[in-house]
Amino acid sequence: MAPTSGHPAEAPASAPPSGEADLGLVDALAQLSFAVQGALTRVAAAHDASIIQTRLLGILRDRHPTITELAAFLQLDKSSVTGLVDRAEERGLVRRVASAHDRRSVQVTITPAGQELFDRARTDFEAALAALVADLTPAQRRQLSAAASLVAVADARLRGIDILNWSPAAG
Amino acid sequence: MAPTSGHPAEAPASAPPSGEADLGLVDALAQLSFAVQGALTRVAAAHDASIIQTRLLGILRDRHPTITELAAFLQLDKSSVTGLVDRAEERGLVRRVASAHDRRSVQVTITPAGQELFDRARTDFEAALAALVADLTPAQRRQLSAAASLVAVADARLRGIDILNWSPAAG
DNA sequence: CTACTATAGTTGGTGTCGCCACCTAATTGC
DNA sequence: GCAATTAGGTGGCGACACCAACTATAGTAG
Repeated sequence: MAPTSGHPAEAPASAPPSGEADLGLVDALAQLSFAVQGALTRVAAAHDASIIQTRLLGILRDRHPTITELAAFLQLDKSSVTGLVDRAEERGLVRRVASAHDRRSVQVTITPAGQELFDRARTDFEAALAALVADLTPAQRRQLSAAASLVAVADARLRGIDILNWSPAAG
Repeated sequence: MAPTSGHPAEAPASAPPSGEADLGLVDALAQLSFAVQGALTRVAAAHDASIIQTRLLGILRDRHPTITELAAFLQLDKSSVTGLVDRAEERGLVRRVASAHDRRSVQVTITPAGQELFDRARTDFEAALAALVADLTPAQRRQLSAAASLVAVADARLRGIDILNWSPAAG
């Protein structure tokens, strides 16, 4: 179930006799995140990639951040990003470009092959997540999307990043 | 951003001029899942555990599934669960109990130490996730919880598991 | 009762991912 | 200039995940 129990007890104050059962915010969010991550993992694997690799490609689609910027955004150690980019570069998905202003720095860019992989995978991501929310009403889907967006934007902001207008390398 | 782009373009048909911006369902869900997983990872790490270890403990809180059942629920290979349980057992968090009916089979149970670790961690999970959704209105939180629950329950059902009444070992 | 088949779990090998501690090269700040 | 900082990479480690193969039970056919 979760890093949280998963059973209905203890969290929700009111337990509907049947039908709509709410797991409580903590379990619901945890379970949802596992479900989404599972879907993303499966889809990525079907394209011979990992979830973190495709995430990297998605970031690079319209940005060319440095290793440090990537580490900040992904919440990873710089050395983890080095390895991540190493493996992606070996597969020809991304490239390291020397920075013009700072000779220590590197800008990571996506290659056409990386673009293609990401585009193919994204189609399947859409299908997989659409299947996940198939039981929701259109209104619920809109609410979910809106709420999730708010949370994501706020979370990114906490880490000092404006998710909606993110151009670390451009700035 | 995501295994999805993360920029506002291309997905949402209508882009609000400012304020509330929706990332689109795919990006929103993906970003949300990363945010939640990140929070869970940090909290678990603060308790010297991993997200998957605490998830295991949460499952075992009121169940005593076999390795195969755990593998089905966690969507992992059986051998992955063997390793997971091995490490947890070495730390005294869980125990393997021989099954009464099937001498091949093992039932995994949580120890008092595992219980305590989970309970301590759960308090922090709640705080971390509460912080994540702090920007939402109470109504939005209720909607998010309800929608996430629906998705989680439906997803579990797809894998043949009733998340709300799960007793694999009992059945 | 004996084979054949299927199932439960483990083992061994491999690869990815994440961390930390440490290192070099370049850049900044006095 | 020269110390302190910063960008990135190395090396070593452990946790996780997979697969293929194996052991031991269990079930099923004859």
